[in-house]
Amino acid sequence: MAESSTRTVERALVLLGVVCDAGSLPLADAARESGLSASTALRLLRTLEGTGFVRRDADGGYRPGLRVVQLGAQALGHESLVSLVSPVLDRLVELTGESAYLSVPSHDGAAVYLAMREGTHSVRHTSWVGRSIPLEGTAVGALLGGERPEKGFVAVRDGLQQDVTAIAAPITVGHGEKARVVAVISVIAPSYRMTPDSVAGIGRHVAAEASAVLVGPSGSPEEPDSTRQSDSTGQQDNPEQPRTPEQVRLADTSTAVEEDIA
Amino acid sequence: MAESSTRTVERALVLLGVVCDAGSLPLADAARESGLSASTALRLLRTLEGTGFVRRDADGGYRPGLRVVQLGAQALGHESLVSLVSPVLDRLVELTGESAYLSVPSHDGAAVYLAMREGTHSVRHTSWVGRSIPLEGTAVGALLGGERPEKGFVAVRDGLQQDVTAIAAPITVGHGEKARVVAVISVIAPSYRMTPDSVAGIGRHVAAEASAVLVGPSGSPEEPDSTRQSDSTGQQDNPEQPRTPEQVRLADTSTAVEEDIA
DNA sequence: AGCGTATATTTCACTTATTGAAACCCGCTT
DNA sequence: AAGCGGGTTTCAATAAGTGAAATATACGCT
Repeated sequence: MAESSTRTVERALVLLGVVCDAGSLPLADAARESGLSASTALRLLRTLEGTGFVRRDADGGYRPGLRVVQLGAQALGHESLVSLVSPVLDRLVELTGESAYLSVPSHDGAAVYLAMREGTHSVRHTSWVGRSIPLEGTAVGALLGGERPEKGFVAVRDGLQQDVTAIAAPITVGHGEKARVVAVISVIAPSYRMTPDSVAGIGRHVAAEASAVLVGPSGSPEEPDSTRQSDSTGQQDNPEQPRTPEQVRLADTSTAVEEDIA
Repeated sequence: MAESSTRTVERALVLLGVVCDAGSLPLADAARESGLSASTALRLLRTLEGTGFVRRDADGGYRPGLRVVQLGAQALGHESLVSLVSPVLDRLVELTGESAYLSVPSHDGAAVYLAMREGTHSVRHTSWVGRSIPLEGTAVGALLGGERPEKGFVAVRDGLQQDVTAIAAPITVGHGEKARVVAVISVIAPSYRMTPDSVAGIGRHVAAEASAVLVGPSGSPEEPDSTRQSDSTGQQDNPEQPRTPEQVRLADTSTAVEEDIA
């Protein structure tokens, strides 16, 4: 009851994770890293291959398949928080010039960036959607851990990363004692640019934006999920994009010609 | 031997696909759509849940988990084609004002958008990364099916979608008869804007860009270099083992580009 | 309320399907 | 040649997954 685990599936998923982490690796490594016998790993990788979750390259190595990309993009498209927060991130970048992120708690006790906008300064912080970040010693972690800062935001200088300052505020659902932090919005900037004043200024903006996300223009808070079926204009970005400034395109419903069909 | 399938794993993956497609659905629907008994579906969904591949929302429905987003982003990051083609897509958008896409064949006999750039016209075509597109009646499909157009590009008006014209060119590897199409670059625009002349003009550009991708401006494929500011370090992704400091991403372009799925 | 339907969850006997050691088959290096 | 390391196949043991049925729960409907 408590633990209904299908060993086979679990193993296959671990294997998938290993392959995605590595980008490409031979069977032997995959088996070793996931603690499986070669024959078992081979069998599982083959079924993963048959379903498009992994594929093989010329050297025989295993690499992530397209199905992974596909499902990832779909999943991100269904994250309504992303579309809710997109304009907020845009605004923060505009106001501060620094990079802005949306993160949510992950299942393994860490957090994951779900959306991001790059800052406009030529020296700016850069990360990518899907990146996972620890909770210890980070502004995001503090908030997800339940911290409820006086002024509505937390600033951490040189926490996870040297020379980088993170300023974060929680998106909460519920009121009073029962409030729960469902996500965190943060602005991350090079520390050398952050004076106490600028931190305070950015903090005010972040806190204000974060607290307004679920309230909406009219006032009453709404549940964050509200997964509308249909095909919201999904978006997905490329984690590494040296040249192009804007990475995540937001759901621009304005006058785009259309989409759907499958 | 020929088909080594791990039924359990296959079922779980189907289930994962169903959940990602739906965005959110109750157990009963998931079971029905994947042709499983309720108890089996429940068991499998639970293990998917335990590993973060799905999660449950307040209504008890199942929805894609963060692990999916995470792996998807990672996988996309390892796709060297994406980084090679990114500047090309930028250029096409700049030249034509229309949306530009990179697609590759998928394992199930369709194609998937791996990257895209939105056009600049206020009325423009919009799709998303991860979207899968059929081969029949599409420009992309024709090229992946082996068609080798005279002028280097294929244009299809009102194919998959009404009022939309697609202009596509193949990225091939190998020469002469042994050339294989590994990906397709396409520009997609509202048909009303497409005169024979503009189609020809865009086609020329697309064909030129596509044929140059794997050749590179100076002969060998080069990566747009990684002048990423700050770090983005602190790769504390998983409490597992030391991971590569700066993610190798772009390192494997030359060899990795050589193949696609099976 | 009372009834009916539909879903969520648990149990459990039946085996089927997964497992890993060992054997085998490469291509390499010593 | 012999040795070595990775990939692949075989195969018997048995661990592990399966689904029907029972139970619990939740939601309309008259």
